[in-house]
Amino acid sequence: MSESALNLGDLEIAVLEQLWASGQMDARAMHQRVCSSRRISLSTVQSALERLYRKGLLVREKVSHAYVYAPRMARDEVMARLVEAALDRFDGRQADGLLAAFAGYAEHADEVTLDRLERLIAARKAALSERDDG
Amino acid sequence: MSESALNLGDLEIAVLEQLWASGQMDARAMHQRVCSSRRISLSTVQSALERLYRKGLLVREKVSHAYVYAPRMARDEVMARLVEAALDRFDGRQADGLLAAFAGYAEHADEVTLDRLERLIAARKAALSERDDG
DNA sequence: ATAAAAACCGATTGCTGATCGGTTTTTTGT
DNA sequence: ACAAAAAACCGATCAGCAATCGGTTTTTAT
Repeated sequence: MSESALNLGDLEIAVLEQLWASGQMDARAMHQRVCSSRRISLSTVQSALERLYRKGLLVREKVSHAYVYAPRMARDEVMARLVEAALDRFDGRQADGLLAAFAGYAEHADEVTLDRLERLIAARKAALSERDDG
Repeated sequence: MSESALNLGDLEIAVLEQLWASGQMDARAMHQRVCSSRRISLSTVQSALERLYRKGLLVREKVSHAYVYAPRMARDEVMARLVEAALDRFDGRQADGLLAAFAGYAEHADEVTLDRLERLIAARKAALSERDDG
């Protein structure tokens, strides 16, 4: 097994979004941010932060008495891991699924995105042929 | 909410894989296939099939007395939906996440996959410019 | 020392997938 | 037509996990 069985709840994602937007925060500050949209106690926010910490998605540092939490990885990387986790439960390699996902998405992709993707592919191809030659 | 909150358990995926491999099957046949790797009763398999049916992932037809189940969509499409479901819980559009997933994946992709991807992009670009011209 | 703030702990709730056995319905073979 | 077999159907349990909270302990700052 690839063991990467990542899963996130709604509150966890909301909390992550706040951290990605602001860099770092303690539980109290986080509570301020999220309690407008969710009627939630401080404890609940603490639990969510703790869960994310245990999942390896946050780092924390004790500043005076309170933990200050910060994202351990970029938003994009978490998204990528989520995709990976969703896909690697299937037999075989995940190329097909990822391709299919992109195919569906590509129907709405703009040119900038397509260009970025093309560059990504070109880079990979270059890396491949370089290894073949070397 | 995009409402597309698709989620699948392990048995459900195993069952789907069998159906994608064989096209169609009734509960008894499915039980035969999966009970080698999983020590499971017929009822359990029936439940999984029923759940997948209610989730809209299978179609079924009563052949004599038994339901014969078949996939409602291709393996790739289910994978694509899973990716979509994983990503659309985040703020904003999902371009970044999908691109990031590709970036990670592309590092291990072979040339065939890259070629397919390139064709996908070319097709999309063609569609775009055609619309611009028209 | 004392009060406030935070961590920490444990408990509850709700949802969902996996699992099963028993009951009812339907089919089929004689 | 009837009995046996097969399947659907029903409801129940269990486990894991996110969300939720209040109470207790620990730590800090005045």
